[in-house]
Amino acid sequence: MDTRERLIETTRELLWERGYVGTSPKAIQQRSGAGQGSMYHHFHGKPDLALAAITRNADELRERARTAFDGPGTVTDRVTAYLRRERDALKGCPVGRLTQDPDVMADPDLRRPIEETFSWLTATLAGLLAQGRADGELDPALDPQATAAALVAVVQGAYVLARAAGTADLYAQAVDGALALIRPHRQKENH
Amino acid sequence: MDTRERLIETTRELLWERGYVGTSPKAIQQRSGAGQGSMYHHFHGKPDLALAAITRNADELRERARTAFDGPGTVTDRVTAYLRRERDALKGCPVGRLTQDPDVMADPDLRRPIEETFSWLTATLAGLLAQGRADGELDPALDPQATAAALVAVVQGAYVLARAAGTADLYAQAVDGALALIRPHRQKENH
DNA sequence: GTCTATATATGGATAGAC
DNA sequence: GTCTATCCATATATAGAC
Repeated sequence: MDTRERLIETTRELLWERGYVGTSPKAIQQRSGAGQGSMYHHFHGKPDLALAAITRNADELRERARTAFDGPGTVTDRVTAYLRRERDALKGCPVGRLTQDPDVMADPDLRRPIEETFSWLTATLAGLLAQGRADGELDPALDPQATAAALVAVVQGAYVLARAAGTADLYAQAVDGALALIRPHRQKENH
Repeated sequence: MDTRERLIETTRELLWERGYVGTSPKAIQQRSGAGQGSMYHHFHGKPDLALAAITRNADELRERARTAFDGPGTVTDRVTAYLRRERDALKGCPVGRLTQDPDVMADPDLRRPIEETFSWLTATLAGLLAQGRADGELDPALDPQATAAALVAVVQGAYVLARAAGTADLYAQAVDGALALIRPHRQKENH
């Protein structure tokens, strides 16, 4: 891996662990093993490097979500796969955590990938839920857009609960609680 | 309001807006109008002052949640009141946002109020849901603890969606999506 | 209690040699 | 492409006068 690549990967990690405000150029240089001069040769400065790292984090999140959404099984199966996907619950979401970062939100360039990620995510999930409803698998009264927003929110919030409690169990609990609510309620159906 | 009080209130605001890592003693002094010497007279340093501010944020959150939970109406009404309570969705949760702050999570004293707030919140909400289930108002199959975790997570995640999108509408959408899922499904009941 | 002076380290970057 | 030197502002205090 060349220096430029190492700088991006290191910045991805540090943004995930400490956010943008909490990540200094010096910390990036030390962890990546790149010198001061190298960093400023490859990137114009902290925002420029951060943009590369954020974009990559966003792309990867999208790719992994797509894998779950396009997986096998019913709509419920695929939504379940997405919510239960292997996650490092205590580390939080590398994209979602940046919404708390004042300097990221204040910079339109840095902010754009975050905004696009969540709008793509809810829209895609809404499409999937609409399909499940059309197939008769899900409650006909279910609002795909609002439910998708609720499910994406549950994932983001589940990270918060897990971090607050210091255990990944809370992530699983919140997600399972949500899944139980959308799963077909067999005991209530008329048969 | 005396100087000490102004320091705490100003720190509350800044922690909410910029987090712990993003808040400097100098910024606190300038916004509160207190001098360097005053701040270090009243508090031992940034962590000490932050602890006072975080504790107060946590106490206030708890108080407001209690008001909604103890309000009038059915369990569903009270949960709805809690989720829809007047909130500045774009500012986020003053307590939840601190879970993203590495220096807060690394300090057991600063972290404790966050942890206690969320454990109290989910436990209290779980109690309320259990009561609704016992009263026959909610689905008997509903798991109070997991559902409570899911609902608290929805609130935290709804802030993330709202901030990512730049509009409070997303908060309302996520919360409404969740409420629709727990509300009694009349069209499915056998009458 | 509040003010000013002072101190060390870090943040974030530029300049120019190699 | 990488390294070292240098730069100014800020972060986070402590000391001591008033």
